[in-house]
Amino acid sequence: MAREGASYHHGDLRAACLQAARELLEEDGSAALSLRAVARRAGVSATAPYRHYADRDALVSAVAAQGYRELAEHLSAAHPSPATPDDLAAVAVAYVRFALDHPALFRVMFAEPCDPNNEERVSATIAIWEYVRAIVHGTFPDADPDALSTSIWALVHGLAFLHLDGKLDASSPGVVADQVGDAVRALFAASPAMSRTATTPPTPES
Amino acid sequence: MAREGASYHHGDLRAACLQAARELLEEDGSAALSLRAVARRAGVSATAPYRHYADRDALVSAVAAQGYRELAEHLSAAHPSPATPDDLAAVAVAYVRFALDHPALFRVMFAEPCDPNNEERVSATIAIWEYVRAIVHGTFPDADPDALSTSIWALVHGLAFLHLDGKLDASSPGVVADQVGDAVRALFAASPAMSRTATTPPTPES
DNA sequence: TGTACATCAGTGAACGCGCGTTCACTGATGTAC
DNA sequence: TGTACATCAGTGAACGCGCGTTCACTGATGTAC
Repeated sequence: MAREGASYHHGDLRAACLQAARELLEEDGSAALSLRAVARRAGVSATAPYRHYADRDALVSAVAAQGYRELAEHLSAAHPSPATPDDLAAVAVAYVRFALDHPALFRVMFAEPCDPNNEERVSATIAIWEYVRAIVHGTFPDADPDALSTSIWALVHGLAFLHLDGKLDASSPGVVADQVGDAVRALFAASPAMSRTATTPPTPES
Repeated sequence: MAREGASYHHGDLRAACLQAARELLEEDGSAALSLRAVARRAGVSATAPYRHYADRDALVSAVAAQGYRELAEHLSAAHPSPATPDDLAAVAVAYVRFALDHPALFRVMFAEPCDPNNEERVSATIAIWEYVRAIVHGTFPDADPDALSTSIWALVHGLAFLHLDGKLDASSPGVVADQVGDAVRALFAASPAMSRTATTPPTPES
């Protein structure tokens, strides 16, 4: 067992619980996360986690917060500093990929009724939002950053969930990447219009 | 008690369970739906529902399927036959409104790992998808209906979830409607491009 | 119309389960002198 | 360096809970003659 940063008996049970929770989520995404299962997986008595987490909710929030941080890293890895619509599309694809690669974690992050007061969780969410806003603004400096960020985040988030729920074809990474890329690029094609006060959509009469 | 279509003892326990489940979801969205709680609410013994549902999963699927049908009705009500981008935007707003008005039901419909083999559930999902596709095609006959439908559904679905999770300002119906309307209209502004084989997004150099 | 029977919706006791959480404890680690 | 003590991470028994599901049953409803 790694002993880096070991403190008392276990070494670092706080981190070990997080790790165990993650493993359980990766293995059986359909089961709810239970404190006892996490303790069992960490090789520790059922009550040991209470030394590090006030209750089950605190553990779940910590898992979610870690998920947000990893998602942020994953997006950065897809493109360190997006500057073109294609760069942004790559980041969008990475977002959906993350959801499909960690479906149970993603559900914990977004689909569970959450404790809105958990600081770690809230700040991790805000960080993601700021990040999206920043790269959108960097790519489309003339657009209203809030409006465009909202649209792109929602679009990508929706694609992630619909793929996750089997409502769209997610049979291969390539198919998913194409769908996401197309949808995002279509949205960007309209982005300059978002900086104007009145949007006049073309009305194709058939 | 209504007696329409009454069969044996209870009258129509199948429907009463559905009704009870719905009430529980509206009252406490954070708790998981349990068969026993549904039976209790329906005023019937814990095992009575087994006469009408094979197991808990069957009940949950039935609830989800009913949700899909109600969502479809709600969308139709927002605009019976959308023909312009603004009409479509109104339908989009109705979608998000439905999610916010029935958060727990919406989560059961979309955010729970679901049984992909439940026929009622699957066909209700397909019906929604066909509906979206049809109204999109009716409004934008020149666009690729699959691509545009996917984008709009994802965008709207994402907006619904982000609002539901408190990631966007959902403080008043008006604010939500504006956000949704703006995002959707922005997407539509680009829609004719989707029928072309190659999309060349404008690249604003700052 | 009246009786005998079959059907089957709903009952209630019981099962075994895993859960979150409490509590008094034990024993390893760290600290003061 | 060695001993005495304080700290506190982890233990294990115990609690009460609600859950899904089974089973043999009962009793109301519907049907055949």
